[in-house]
Amino acid sequence: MMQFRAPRLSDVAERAGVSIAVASVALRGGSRGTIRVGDKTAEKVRRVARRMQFRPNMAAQMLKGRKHDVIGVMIGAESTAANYGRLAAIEREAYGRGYRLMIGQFHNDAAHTAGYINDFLSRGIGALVCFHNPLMPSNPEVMDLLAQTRALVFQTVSLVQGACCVDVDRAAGVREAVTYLLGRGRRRVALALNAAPETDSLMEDRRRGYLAGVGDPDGERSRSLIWSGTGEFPPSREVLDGAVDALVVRGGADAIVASNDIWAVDLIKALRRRGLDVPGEVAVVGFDNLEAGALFDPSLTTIDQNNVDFARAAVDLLLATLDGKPLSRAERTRVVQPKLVVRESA
Amino acid sequence: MMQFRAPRLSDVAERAGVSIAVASVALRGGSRGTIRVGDKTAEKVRRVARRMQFRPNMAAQMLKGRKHDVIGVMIGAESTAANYGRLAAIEREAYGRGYRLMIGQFHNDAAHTAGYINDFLSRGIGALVCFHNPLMPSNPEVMDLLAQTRALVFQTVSLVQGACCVDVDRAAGVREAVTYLLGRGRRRVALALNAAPETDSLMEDRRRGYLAGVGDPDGERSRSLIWSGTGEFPPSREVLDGAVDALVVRGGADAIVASNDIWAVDLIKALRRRGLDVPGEVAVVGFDNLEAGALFDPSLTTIDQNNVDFARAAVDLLLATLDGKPLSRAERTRVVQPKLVVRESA
DNA sequence: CTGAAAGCGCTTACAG
DNA sequence: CTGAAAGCGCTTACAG
Repeated sequence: MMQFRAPRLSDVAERAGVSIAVASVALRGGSRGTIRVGDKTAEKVRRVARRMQFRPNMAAQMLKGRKHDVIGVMIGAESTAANYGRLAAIEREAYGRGYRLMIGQFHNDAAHTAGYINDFLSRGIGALVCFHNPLMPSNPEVMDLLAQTRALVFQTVSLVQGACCVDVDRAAGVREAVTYLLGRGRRRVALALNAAPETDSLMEDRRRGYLAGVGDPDGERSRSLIWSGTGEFPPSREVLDGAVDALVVRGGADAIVASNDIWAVDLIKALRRRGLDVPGEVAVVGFDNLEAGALFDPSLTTIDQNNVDFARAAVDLLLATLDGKPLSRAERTRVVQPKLVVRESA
Repeated sequence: MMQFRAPRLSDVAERAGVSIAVASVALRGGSRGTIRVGDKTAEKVRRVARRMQFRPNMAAQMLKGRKHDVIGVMIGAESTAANYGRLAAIEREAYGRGYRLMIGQFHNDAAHTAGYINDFLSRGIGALVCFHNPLMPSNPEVMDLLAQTRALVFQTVSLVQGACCVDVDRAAGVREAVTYLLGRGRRRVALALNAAPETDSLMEDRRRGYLAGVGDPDGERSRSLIWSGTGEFPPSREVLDGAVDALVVRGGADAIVASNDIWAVDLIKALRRRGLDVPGEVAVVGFDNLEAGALFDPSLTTIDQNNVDFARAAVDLLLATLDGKPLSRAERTRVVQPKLVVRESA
């Protein structure tokens, strides 16, 4: 905690008995411009720098045009553990490529959110990942600021013209779950959506994957096996009981794929209230693979969003854009394949 | 995504028809040094700056001695949702005080961890919060670097001479849980520790709170109601069954306070395996208040670590230290009061 | 290799 | 208020 003046490059140069220019070049290895530093000189400079605990002043390097190695991440202030899991994955990926993460939050107040993005831009942070809820109302000022970042990646859907986007193939995930359930001998696999697919594209993706899985492309046969709520989240007890009535009691389902893990867990409770055994009488599959999934009783079979691939794709897109690589419309979107995680509930 | 040259202060000054010095002062309000800017002039400069979307270059401001408004947070690479919840709380608190967060991770490799801290220091980030596992082996190089940060806050226990620390009053939390259980008519409240209190001070804290709660200061009467594991985490089925045998079957407990939520959930499963109803025959209380706590069946009564107060205390200490305020030994440690969250399991 | 110098974009005394 | 200048700590041409 001692207060001391940080050593400067000129201090190192002086002690090493070389010019500032040579010290600068020696510390970053190789040769720059017309300056070529011999091995023994370079080694000496580095030794002195180490002994003095020299750390280059990044503000000065920045001012001279050093490329910025910080990625900004904007996450919703109301974010749940699921988003932080994704954040951690991005940290790992960014770290591996020599990048740091600075986090910001979308606050309810657009002015505050704008303040954050302005702050990033002021720092010269040109790369931003937005954990932006696709259903969140978008403020024009915020959108304008986002459009000014050099590299921008959204999750699920891009909200800015020309920006990149990483999405999870929800349809494939649900399809995999359905196929798995049928392969395990379930005869009537149902789908519980927390909102109507007609108005919520994330739900429509699940419906599409479901219909592909049960081999009913036009959805004629599956009508009684697809239930959708009104978007209320988390669902009330009445809504859950209603879903169980519709799908299991009346629809005869012996398996349910839920919109997410919370729905899955709540459906399991509702099934038990009806005296139904999980997974004996009805299997349940979630979506998200929450960290707590393994702790539930029964532990949750679920679709993992594959944060590792998500992070890799997001950082790939960011760095490609920063490099100035021109990306086609198709290249700007990356789709990550989720993976079924089998536990006890199905 | 347009590539453009960011406007500089001199551009703003030129367009507004004032000197650079006046522009600089006008944008930051009031008057600095000998320069005093009139209201109408200041307003004009600000208007021009806004129209040009001027954003001061922070690297340049930094170089001129602007105080840094970034707090670094080091978290374990193996961090769970619990730590990220705390991180989010710190973000909120820091944001409210005009500070940003940059996150780094402790990696297994000490060299990598050192790289991160060096990076923070190089950026001039003098404030660091360390989510450092108190049982994690401490590398001398890492410790040395940590000691060089101007303001340093650890969780649970400080690992650096003179650094600050925010701790949660585990004893008070457990005591509150015990008191609550006794007040609800439980007669034999037990304590399940995942490691021996003799070797793990975090467990000893719980034991102390427990003994205070049951009014058995020297622990004579409670011997059969305290069980401790060998530190294995998460616990195996055999270990859990053993704990239930010891505390409930042989010890006659009708309530158990667990070391954390995961243990609590696993104990509930073990109790059920023995045919015991929770909370009917045995009540169970956790510790941590995991986000998923409300989803378990029965939902978990638990001790919340109070991240809001934790974050406030951590940022308080950081900013006080940055201000150069001399803190006494006592002032350097802040203890946060946890809160019992009552749900169904007890 | 050296040494002296320019310049990144600001802030801040300084003389008018 | 203005205008010119110094300087934060670097990097990088430039002339030897």
